[in-house]
Amino acid sequence: MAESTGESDAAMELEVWCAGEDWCPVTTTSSLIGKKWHPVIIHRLLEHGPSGFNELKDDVDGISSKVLSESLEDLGEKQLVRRTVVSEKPYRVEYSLTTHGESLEPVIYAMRDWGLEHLTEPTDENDANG
Amino acid sequence: MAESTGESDAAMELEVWCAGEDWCPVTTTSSLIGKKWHPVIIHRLLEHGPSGFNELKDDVDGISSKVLSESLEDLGEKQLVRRTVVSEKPYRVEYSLTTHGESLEPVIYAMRDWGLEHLTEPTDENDANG
DNA sequence: CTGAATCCTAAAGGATACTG
DNA sequence: CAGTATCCTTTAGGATTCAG
Repeated sequence: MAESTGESDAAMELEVWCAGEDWCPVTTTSSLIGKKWHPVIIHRLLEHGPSGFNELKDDVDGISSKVLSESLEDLGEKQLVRRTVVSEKPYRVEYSLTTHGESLEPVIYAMRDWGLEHLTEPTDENDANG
Repeated sequence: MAESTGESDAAMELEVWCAGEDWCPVTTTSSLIGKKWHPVIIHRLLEHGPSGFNELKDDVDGISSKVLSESLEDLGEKQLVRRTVVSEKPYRVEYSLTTHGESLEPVIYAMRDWGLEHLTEPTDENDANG
């Protein structure tokens, strides 16, 4: 517990992975954020700032607590998200982006912008296919 | 066969998905390209232009033919990649980005740039933790 | 060359219930 | 509020083989 209290995230090296021999920044970046919920979680933390667990769960519509918990743990290991206990009684926790996490802003916003430009929001009126 | 010859990809709507009620461009974008190999494949097609199957397989270091084949099929269904038979004898195929696929350039390059800036290429010399 | 078929394992994700 | 634990299903991914 209290695994986050001592880190200086800005200076830490991130874990990297790459298939094969060639080092590839695209591959490694996508190995960090290429999970189903990671981009959304980061996006919500970018938009709403530090959030509690259920607050985040509410923002990330559709995620289960188990998956959110695992995702946050993974993002924590990758040093993109920090967990802080802000109050013991009542027990309150805050998730926020590390410096590395914040630096993903251009990536996340590029995804958002692309989505806004190229994807059409499905509407109830046009889901009938005729 | 020749399933690609009639499409006008620029005008087509892309399939979208979003968990829960809220429409979210980040979620849907990541549902399109948030597979392990999709960003790399798109990146290679951006960099090298139209490529044959094995050419691409060679560029995407570490991928198996099965996974590459499935990824390309998926990217094709999502209308990001186009498949063209350029020669019947000898049999030659070319994969290239559709207009939608090309439009992902900012996203892919954002990922690449982030990787270049924030990830350190692992070297054989420094893997000892001293 | 292009890629489909098969088999297999590991990982991701979801529903639900329960705990401090 | 903030999660864990359990169970289960689906999917992704990898190795290998085979075929047009």
